[in-house]
Amino acid sequence: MARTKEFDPARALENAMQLFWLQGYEATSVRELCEHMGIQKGSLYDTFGSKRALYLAALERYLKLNLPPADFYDNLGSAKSTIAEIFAHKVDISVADKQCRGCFFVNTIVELAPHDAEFAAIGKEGRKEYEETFYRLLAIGQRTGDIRPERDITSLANYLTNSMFGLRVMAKTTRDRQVLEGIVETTLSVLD
Amino acid sequence: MARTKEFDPARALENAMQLFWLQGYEATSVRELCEHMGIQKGSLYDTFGSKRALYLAALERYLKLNLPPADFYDNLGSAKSTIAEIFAHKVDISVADKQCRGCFFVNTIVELAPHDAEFAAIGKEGRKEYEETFYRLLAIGQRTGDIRPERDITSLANYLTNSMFGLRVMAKTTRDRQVLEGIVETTLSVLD
DNA sequence: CGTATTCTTGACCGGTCGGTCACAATAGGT
DNA sequence: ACCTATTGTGACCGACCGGTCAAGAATACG
Repeated sequence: MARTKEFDPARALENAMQLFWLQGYEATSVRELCEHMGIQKGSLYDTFGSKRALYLAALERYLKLNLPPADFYDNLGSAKSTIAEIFAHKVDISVADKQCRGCFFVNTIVELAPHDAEFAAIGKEGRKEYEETFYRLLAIGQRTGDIRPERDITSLANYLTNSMFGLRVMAKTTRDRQVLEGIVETTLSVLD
Repeated sequence: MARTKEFDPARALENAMQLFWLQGYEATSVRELCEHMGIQKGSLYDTFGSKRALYLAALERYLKLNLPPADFYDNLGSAKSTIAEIFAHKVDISVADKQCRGCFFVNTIVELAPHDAEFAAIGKEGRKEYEETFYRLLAIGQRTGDIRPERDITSLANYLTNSMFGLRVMAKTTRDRQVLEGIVETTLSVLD
């Protein structure tokens, strides 16, 4: 056979994601990426194909890490408290992020969707997944009596997704925990 | 004296704004801008100074056109219905925008704030203005009995700003009026 | 140990970037 | 008509863009 790779592709992808997340697609050059990833151009193009493909791989990785895993809906407490935890977690992440990078997925939608059909499709798809997550939780809530049965949970799921998106933009202008927690508290009061 | 300008700078700025709005800062080249504005590079740099300065001018123009005018708070109906109108108007704009460009201000925050201090400051400032608009309306609402007096209107103003931001991201993934109106309806139910 | 195969390196590619500038064109003042 | 101040034009600048590739270095197998 032949030589083994000297770098860990997973770690390199992680580093690429971090830089894309901070700077966006267009503002990040391949040379900067190489520096951040600790590899040379040849290796980058050999392993990931192109700048665009690398970005797509980084985004896929981000979504994999941030969307709920398969066993998410087992063993949860009340639906309402689970939703509250999801939001509280996002607040924690936002406050901890000193660079105010927000959400890589939302950033992608905003920067690329309007003039790039493929990213527009990914945006639609991702939003649907967020909504489905909330929808399933709300459905469980209605089954267990957590959420009142007459509520339109499709509409509620859209509403929660909307608030989540807003929160991730908000996080780009403030890291004030009180502000963010206040928003979440008001948002969730709708579920009562 | 001397020659008069052959182009209307205001119209040129409008055209520049439209293109920046659609494509973002980094993805838009000076050559594209010249084409869209109907002028040459020399004129662009003479009149606006630089690509960056042109973007800032376009953003300022956008904010001037989209923030409420000075007499906004006179002669309004109930505070609650005014807030509802603001959101309804944004829904109309979102549905009408076939290119799903969203909000130029939100786009700027998301693309540029994390790695550019000046735009980060503009983002903070703009958010404050949005919040103040809602705060004043809510204060009027409390005075006229429209909003219950025990409500924390600072928190409510943050909440409404958050929903507004979310809505403008949402608009990049869907132009479905029912979805957007459902979100707004749920959002505003908090005010009851 | 030799060799086939893969990986790394960095020079290099054409093209485009944001920005400049000399010069031609056009206007008002006299 | 002439001068002068300003605008419009597009060739041009160095730098950088995303991407390629030939040659050298390193490995696993026979």
